Amino acid sequence: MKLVSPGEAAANTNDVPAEAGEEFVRIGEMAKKYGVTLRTLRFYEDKGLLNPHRDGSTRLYTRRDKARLKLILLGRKVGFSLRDVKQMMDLYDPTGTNTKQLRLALDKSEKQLARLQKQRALIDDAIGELSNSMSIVRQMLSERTAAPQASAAG
Amino acid sequence: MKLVSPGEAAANTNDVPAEAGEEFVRIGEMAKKYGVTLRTLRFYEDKGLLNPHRDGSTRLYTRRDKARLKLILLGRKVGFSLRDVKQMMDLYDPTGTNTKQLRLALDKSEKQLARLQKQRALIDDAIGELSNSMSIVRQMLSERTAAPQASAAG
DNA sequence: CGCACCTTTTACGTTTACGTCAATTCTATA
DNA sequence: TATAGAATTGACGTAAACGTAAAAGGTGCG
Repeated sequence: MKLVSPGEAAANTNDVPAEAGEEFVRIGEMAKKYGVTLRTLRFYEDKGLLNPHRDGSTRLYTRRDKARLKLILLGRKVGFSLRDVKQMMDLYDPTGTNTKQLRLALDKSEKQLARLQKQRALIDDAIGELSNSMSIVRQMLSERTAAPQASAAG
Repeated sequence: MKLVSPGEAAANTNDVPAEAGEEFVRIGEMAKKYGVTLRTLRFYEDKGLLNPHRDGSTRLYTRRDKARLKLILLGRKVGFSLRDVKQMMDLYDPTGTNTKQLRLALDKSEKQLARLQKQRALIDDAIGELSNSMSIVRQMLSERTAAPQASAAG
């Protein structure tokens, strides 16, 4: 039941990376390499963001998958949803100029940048309010620990 | 079935605020006044953050509830979870100095402030990366719209 | 041969703060 | 009295990105 497709049955035996230029890596190595969990890789695949080859039922990731994963992680870092990332990646066409893809990416990026700036403003606001409240609380605490010592027993 | 508690049966007939110093407001007015939904007020009550009086089954909010709601909204604004807000409010004792409450609030606030600052750093980082990517994409787009005009028609 | 280790699929659980019906009741007013 | 406008208590739904079993298959090694 090995179902290895004739053209790409080149996977090594099993475990340790044999030599430098590995063609395929399995999910464990892939996960370690990019600091994600197995679940995450399978999840991304389930969402159509990754499409590793298979050796039977075992996933085999290539350079292409690594490049895609890097993009996913970058997208996540800048706050895109996986859905957005997928939309952008789905427009990729290796045979064209990808103008549409780039335009979409730029459009989404501008909106995301605006969101990030708004978020930053909210956070700054929150920091201000919180600092403010904290100084008030500190004031109240210092008033409570300074005076009442006279009445009660030490 | 009016079950109005003898000491506090002072609610007006029903709708429009009669005079200036209203004692009780119903949920609709309360919601409007603070820009929240009815669902939110009921939810907060369900979570033990609010405790309005009742006229039969109708909730009646007093000055005390308004003060509590203000605190909740402030807490939410600075990023506390409702659970945190509740923990802090639960320590309030109108007969004491509330030192424990203030200390807890200060402690939680310091941690929250740290979280906010970390978030801000992450956002700044994201903004940087995103701006970076955007300029690259713009560059790619300008390259695609400048040269290829020679080969194709129109 | 058996064990440890890697991998697979399936599928429910988690988190937070409500949204969104649905069915019902109450009330004041025209 | 009919109706429109509040209000009530359920109770399921939502979003996002995975976490966490569970049960089972494959395999190189000592």
